Amino acid sequence: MTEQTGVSAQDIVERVWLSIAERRLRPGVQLKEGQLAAIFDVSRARVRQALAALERDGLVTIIPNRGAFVCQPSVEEARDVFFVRRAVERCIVDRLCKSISKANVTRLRTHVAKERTANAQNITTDIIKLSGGFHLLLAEVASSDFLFATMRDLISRSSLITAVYRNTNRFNCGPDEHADIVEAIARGDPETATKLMEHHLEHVETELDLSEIRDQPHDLKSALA
Amino acid sequence: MTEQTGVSAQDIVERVWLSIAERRLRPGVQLKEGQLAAIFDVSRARVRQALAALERDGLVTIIPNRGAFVCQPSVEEARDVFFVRRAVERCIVDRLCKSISKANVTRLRTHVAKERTANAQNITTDIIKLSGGFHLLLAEVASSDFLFATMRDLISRSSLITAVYRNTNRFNCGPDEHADIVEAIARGDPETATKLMEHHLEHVETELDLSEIRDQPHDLKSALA
DNA sequence: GTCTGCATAATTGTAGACAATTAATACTAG
DNA sequence: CTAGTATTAATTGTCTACAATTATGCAGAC
Repeated sequence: MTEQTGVSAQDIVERVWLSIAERRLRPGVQLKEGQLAAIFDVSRARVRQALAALERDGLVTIIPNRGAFVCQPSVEEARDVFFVRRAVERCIVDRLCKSISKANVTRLRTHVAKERTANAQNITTDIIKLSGGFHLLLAEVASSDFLFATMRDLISRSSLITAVYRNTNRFNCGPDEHADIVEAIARGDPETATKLMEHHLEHVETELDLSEIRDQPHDLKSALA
Repeated sequence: MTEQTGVSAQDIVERVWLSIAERRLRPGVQLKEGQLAAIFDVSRARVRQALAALERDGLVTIIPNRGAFVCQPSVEEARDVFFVRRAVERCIVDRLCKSISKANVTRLRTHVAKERTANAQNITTDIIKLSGGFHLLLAEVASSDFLFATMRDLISRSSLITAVYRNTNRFNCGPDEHADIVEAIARGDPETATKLMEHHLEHVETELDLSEIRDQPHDLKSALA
C-alpha cells in the first residue's frame, strides 16, 4: 500500500527546507514549478503555494516571470540576521532568567539531551533540526506565538546562511554551549546567561567562511530524494 | 478617462492595510474573497495572493475553509511585538550612533520635518504613514534589506495593535520624540539615543488601553473607499 | 569566428470552472 | 414553543486550460 495521502504544501516546504539545510540544494538552483509538481505528484498550484511560503521564509527568491531560485544570502544579510538574533535572543534569555517554571527548565534540559544523542550517533538530519529547535524552544517557553514565529523566521534564515557559508564539517550550535545557557537560566543568572548567549551566537557566526560563494547547479530530483 | 491600470495584489494589500490602520476596518471583520474581487474588479486568485500577504504581515488571520478575518491581536501579542521592537530598535540606534553618514542624518531630519507638517495640517493618512516610516527609515539607513524587512513587519503589526488598543485620539510616535532621537544620533551619543528610543517605545505602549476589545462588523465597501 | 535577429520551445502568470466545506434556513417532531 | 434535522445557499479550495513572458537554438551577415 503506497502512502496515497495527498502531499500538502507544507510537506513540500519542509522537504525543500531540509534539502537546502543539508546542502543538497545549492544556492542559485532554479526550482521549476513543473519539475516540482512532477516530483511530488501534485498540481502546480500547490507548488506555487509552497514556493510563496519558502520566499516568505527567505529561503528562495522569486523573480517575476523568471521563477524561483534558492537564495544566495549576501554577507551583509548574513551579518544582519545574526545582528537581529543577538538583539532578540539576548532579551529572551534575560526574560527567562527572571521567570521560568520548573517544568520549562525540564523541557530545555530534555531537549539538550536529545541534541547530545543525535550528535553522538551523528544523524545529520536530527542534528540540524534539533540545534535550531533549541533556539525555537527558548522562544516558545519565553512567551507566546509571536516571539515563536519571529524566531522561526530567524532560525530558518540562519540555516540557509550556515548551509552556504559553513566551512567546517561540524554543524553549528553544539549541545555543550546550549547546556551552559540552560543551566545559567535555571539558576536565574541573567548576567551569565546573556553573555553566554551572545558568545554562542558570535561563535556560530565567526565559524562561517564569508569569502566565497560557488554555485553549482545539479540534479534537482536526486537532491530531494 | 478612468485609470484602467490593473490593480496588483500589492495595491490591495496597501488599501486594506491603510483601512485597518485608520480604524475603518475593525478587527473580526471577515474579508470575503468574492466581495474584495468585486470591489477591486480583479480575479479571486489575485485577492487570495493579497490575503496571503496580509496574513504574513499579521494583519489578517486565515482560518481554513472559513475565510480571512482582520486580526484581533491579543494583549500578550501586543506586548511581545513591543518587546521585540525594543530589543531590535535599541540596537539599531546604537549602531547608527557609531557610524552614520551626513547624508543620512539629513534624510532623517527631512523626514521628521515632513512629520511635523503632517501633524500641523492634521492629515491622518500622512501622519500614520510617516510616523511608522520614521522607524522604517532608521532601519534603512542602518543596514540592508533584511533589517528593513524585519522592521517593516514589526511596524505593520504595531499599526494594527495601535488601531485596536489606542484610546486617545492622537496617534502615536509624535515628531518631537523622533527629533530628539535623531539629534542624539547626529552627535553620536549612544547612551542618550538608546535611552530615548526605549522611552519612546515604552511611551507608545503605555498609551494603549489594554482592557477591552469591541468588534463591530460594518460595511466593507465604504471602509475601503 | 562572433554577433545580431528571428523562430521555436519552455516556463511562469492568470482566469475561470468545478468540487468540497461550512453557514443559514426551513421544517418536523416532541 | 423549542430542539433537532434535513435542505439550501454561500463561501472557500483546487484543478485545468489558456495567455503572456522569457529562454533557447539556428541562420545569416559582418
